[in-house]
Amino acid sequence: MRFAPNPNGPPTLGSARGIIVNGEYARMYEGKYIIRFDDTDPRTKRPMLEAYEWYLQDIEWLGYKPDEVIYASKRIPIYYDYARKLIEMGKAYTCFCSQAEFKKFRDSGEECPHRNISVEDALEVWDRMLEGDYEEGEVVLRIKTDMKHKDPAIRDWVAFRIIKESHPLVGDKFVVYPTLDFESAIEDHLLGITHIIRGKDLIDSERRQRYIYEYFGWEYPITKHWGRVKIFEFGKLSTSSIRKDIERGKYQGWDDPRLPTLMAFRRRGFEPEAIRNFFISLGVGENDVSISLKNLYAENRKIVDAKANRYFFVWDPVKIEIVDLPEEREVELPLNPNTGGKRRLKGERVVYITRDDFKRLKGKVVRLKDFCNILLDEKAEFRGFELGDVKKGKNIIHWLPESEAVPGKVVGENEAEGFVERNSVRDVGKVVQFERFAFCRIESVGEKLTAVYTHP
RNA sequence: GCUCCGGUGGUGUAGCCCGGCCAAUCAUACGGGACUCUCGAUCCCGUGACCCGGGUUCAAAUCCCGGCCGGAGCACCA
Repeated sequence: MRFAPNPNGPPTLGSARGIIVNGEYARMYEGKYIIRFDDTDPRTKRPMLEAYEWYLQDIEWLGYKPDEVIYASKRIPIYYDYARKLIEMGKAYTCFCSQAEFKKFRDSGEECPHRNISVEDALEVWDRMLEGDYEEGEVVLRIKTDMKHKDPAIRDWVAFRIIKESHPLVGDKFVVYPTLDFESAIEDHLLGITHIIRGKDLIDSERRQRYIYEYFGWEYPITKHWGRVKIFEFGKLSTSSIRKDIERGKYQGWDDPRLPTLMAFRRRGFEPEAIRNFFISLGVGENDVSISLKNLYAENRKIVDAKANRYFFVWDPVKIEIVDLPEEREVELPLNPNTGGKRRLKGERVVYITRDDFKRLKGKVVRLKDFCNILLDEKAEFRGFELGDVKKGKNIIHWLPESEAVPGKVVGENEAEGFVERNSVRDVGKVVQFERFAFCRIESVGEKLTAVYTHP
């Protein structure tokens, strides 16, 4: 199995599908798993130097260990050799048609005048191409298929073109670059790929590449194509549009928690296991799916709910004073209902609660969870330490003592600012549940604690 | 327009190849109840689907034909 991305941006949730599905099959059948960077276009889909490493990191994060990592751009001479063989076999030719000119031939099903040049002439042109004697767009190498093929998309396709632009990885070493279809056709055979699973946008690739396989007498891998995935929560986000928005300052960077990049999900504290389960449940059907992130959230919640510690986070805080509190006492609360751990808070006279609760319950008797009952107002009246009947009204709210409230904020899909419980600073880097708010990953503690919103 | 592919509850998905065991699986969502000194967690219960029309057959989600709808490709992008 293989996963073959072009590292022209950071891996996204979409990339995860390719990583996971191929990785899982390789694991299931104890096959090899190869990562191949299809980075053969230094211009239109220009690779990002950092992205190579990003892919490798995220693949590892998702739980897969590639048996091999291949960089197509470093293996271009190999493709030249096969191109030469095809020319010698009369199965490829150098073509001087412009794109528009060739389109006419393709549409009408006629052969272009260059198609039948002699092998010797084609080889000479090819060598001069490699030497850099031609300009961009002047000449390309085409694979002979069938100009009468009922699908025009298959007719004599381009295998190599001239691009005079420095490549991020290999610099100015080459001026002639293979197209994806050619590079991938050769590599899949060389690497011994037996099964290809990828998006259906590449379905025509197979039909084109089969000609090469036939000419060389190779066996084409078994293929499977999945449909498009649309995630409700993310509109049409292309790498290039995100890049622009980052430059404009709309997003902080590639790991901005609002983005569908894997680094963003990692930053939000998602479990790789959840992402894996999410894509496995999607299957490899050929129909298009549009699915909500809620499904991913549900997967993640299953894992994270059991281990996340609980803390109070009072967003949009209101300060209240329990004027007649008979005594300040330390209270014990569950840290994690599953492990039975405990945490402590000081039950004191001055506490914070969220404005929503204040407005909603003002004038009523409410329970400060695990602490005491009060008649809610800015100057609240004490109504007892025992839970009693308040339970039935379900007016149990969270709170924070003034002395243990540290300023904090949550960023990401939902943003909020207020005070967080001091106890939570020990969970930096971990996902916690802010009670009655959401799961968040505590990212940093400084003057202010910053947490990234994970999901409800 | 040409070539190809697909259409199962709100959303995904299993079943379709090799017709009957499918009054259709599982998950999620939604509704109700229980539990809990948080909850969107947990536990029960429930709602809810084979695109339409023909045909073949004792029997069709499954096979055939037509229609409708959706998608992909038709680049010197990947």
